[in-house]
Amino acid sequence: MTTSTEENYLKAIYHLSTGNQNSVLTSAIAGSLSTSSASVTDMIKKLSEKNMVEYERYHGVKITRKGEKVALSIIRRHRLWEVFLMDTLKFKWDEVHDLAEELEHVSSDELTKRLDAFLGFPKFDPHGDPIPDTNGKVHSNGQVLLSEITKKGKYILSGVNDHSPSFLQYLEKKGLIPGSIFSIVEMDEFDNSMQIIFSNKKSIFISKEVSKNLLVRSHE
Amino acid sequence: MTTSTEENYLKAIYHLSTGNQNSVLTSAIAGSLSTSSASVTDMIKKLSEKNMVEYERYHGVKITRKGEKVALSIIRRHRLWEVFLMDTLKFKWDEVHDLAEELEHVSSDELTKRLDAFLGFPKFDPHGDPIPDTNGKVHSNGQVLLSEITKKGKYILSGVNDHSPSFLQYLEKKGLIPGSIFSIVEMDEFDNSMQIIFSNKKSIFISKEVSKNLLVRSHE
DNA sequence: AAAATAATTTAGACTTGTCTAAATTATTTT
DNA sequence: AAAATAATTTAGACAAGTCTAAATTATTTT
Repeated sequence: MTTSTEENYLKAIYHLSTGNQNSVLTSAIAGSLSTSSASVTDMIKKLSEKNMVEYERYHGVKITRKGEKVALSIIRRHRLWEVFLMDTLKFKWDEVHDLAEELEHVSSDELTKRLDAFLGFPKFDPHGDPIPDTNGKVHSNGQVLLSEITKKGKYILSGVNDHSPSFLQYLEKKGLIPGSIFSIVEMDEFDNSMQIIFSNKKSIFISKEVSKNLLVRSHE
Repeated sequence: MTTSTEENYLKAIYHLSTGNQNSVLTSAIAGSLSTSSASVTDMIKKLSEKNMVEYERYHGVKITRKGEKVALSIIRRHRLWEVFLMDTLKFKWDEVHDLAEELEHVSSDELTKRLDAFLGFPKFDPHGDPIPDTNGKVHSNGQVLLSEITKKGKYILSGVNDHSPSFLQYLEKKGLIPGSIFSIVEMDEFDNSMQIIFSNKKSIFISKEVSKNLLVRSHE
């Protein structure tokens, strides 16, 4: 039905869509998938014929409900496999993404269903991201990018947007793991960096580059 | 390094090699993979360049030690996933083959290693076939094709050569599952069929078509 | 041992997904 | 609002893996 490549394009378009409801630009998809714009244009035409995206030449694409459902089912599989790899096989949180990237394309709804049951119907993956349900519903848990926050206060780290091992290893070294609770001490207007403090009084600086990849929820 | 397609060819060649140490013919590979002989010739050239097989035009191929190692590592993964699917996710024995066929190509030795440990280092898959170890050694357990047996006596079903759901369902209906113990009552010289009897006195007929797909070990 | 048949390989083409370079369309600058 | 720049698409090509039809080599029959 859909090839692995198509699935990867749909995932990328879906991720680039959330937040901004504008069209997703060819160059953004190319950047996200480390491929050329020409290749993206070709694939978009194909996805458009399958009614997975709405395409207007020179003006990017919008994912359709049909395409979104495919993307969400792949994301569901991806996150369930991540839970399996960490909880069951004891991988570290920076090792699971790449493996899940392969496992997510094994096409069997029955497998996904049984994996879900075996894992105890988890609602979040090891990075704190919500696992879409069978119907493609994401139980949004009020998470916001840390970079978008304007009010000082107490927050909990609920997810990340960059799943690369290097970023995750950096976070872990700084003491930031899913569930970490911290307060914002200071926000710098100039470079958008911020200083946060953990309950153990340890305090760290966070640059804009980092905070725009951290998802948080208000705590208390 | 090796593509999924190459891996499937190597698996097929390996399986066709065991038993007869002659060359494997193009048409046999084509039959086994449901593809054309022309495609097989093309792929064989490629595998030959990678030193995975020794190829002599018009005379078939022999798998090299290098190619065999790849095949065995894929077979190892396949059988470990089958154990996982049956033991952990409670799939039935006729449902696991096709899924394992996809999962086996997820390329991570670390994943295989951890899966093996999680499953408790199983030595046989749910169909009774031995799981090759990390070094590509198969712990041959003295299993022989039932069709090759000439002595009456007591045997245990240790594996199957046809993993299709229809064949497995047929066996199950007849009462033949891995570990089944039975005695050969009679062997017909004419059509090579045989009659076997279980410990519960139930007796069934087995045609040559079936017995050449059953692996057994002598019992007691 | 030549003729007939069967198996294998080659030739040429198709599909999917990719690329670079050139052409086209949008956007920004002045 | 025309010129410069940036983004996107088209054109043409390539690699992997596949196919059918034709040509070649082996094997079997008589």
